[in-house]
Amino acid sequence: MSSDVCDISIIHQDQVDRVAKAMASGPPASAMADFLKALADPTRLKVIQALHHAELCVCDLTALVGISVSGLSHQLRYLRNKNIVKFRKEGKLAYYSLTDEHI
Amino acid sequence: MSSDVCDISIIHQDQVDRVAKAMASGPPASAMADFLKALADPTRLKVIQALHHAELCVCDLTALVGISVSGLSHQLRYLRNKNIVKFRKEGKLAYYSLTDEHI
DNA sequence: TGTACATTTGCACAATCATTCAAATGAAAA
DNA sequence: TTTTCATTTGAATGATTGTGCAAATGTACA
Repeated sequence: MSSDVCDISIIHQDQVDRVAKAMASGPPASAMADFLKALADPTRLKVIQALHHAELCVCDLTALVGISVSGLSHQLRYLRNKNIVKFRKEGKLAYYSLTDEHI
Repeated sequence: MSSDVCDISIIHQDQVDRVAKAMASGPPASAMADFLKALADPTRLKVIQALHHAELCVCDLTALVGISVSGLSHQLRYLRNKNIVKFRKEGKLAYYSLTDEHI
């Protein structure tokens, strides 16, 4: 009722095979986890929630999120690189909004 | 067109107030982020995906996730503490399953 | 031109975290 | 009882990360 693979004994080979096949057919867990990581932080989540309600400049976001301006800017770059938010520049101000509204 | 609060100048007071109110009515971002953190890791996400298909013992999960037994056990405890998975003991084996199937 | 201001960036640091190794626990089989 | 095996736990570690400070960038206004 068990076989050896790489020093670990698989107790229920049939189930493992079935589940492994099912998992392989879906999207890779690493990519999903990477995306979820963008949401799994209070600051970034607040930014996303706020932008869900309105297009906002960095200064406004600072007040809503409760963090230093530079700290926020770092997180905005992070979200930009993941294509979760986009921004538009108007004079001295940068207005941020969600790339995809349904999140 | 601006006022000072804690050394940060709020450019669009009206928008900030409106969004702040909207955000306050929803669930706290910190709690949501904390829950999302449980999913934002390849190992834990694989565990959850696997358990979505079947109830599995630690040994089986090890084969599916590709991690050491003790490493997996640590993550299982993490998920247990967050009430995302539950387990049932049968002899020497521990069978894990999802607490709430719809994730 | 120079000043003022919003935003970004580089650096540094403290804290968190995912992982492994070795030892401990607990339960069945010999 | 002793042995075997699945699982858990504790300690240690390397890596990642969220944040603030200070300096740089860029734009508008005097």
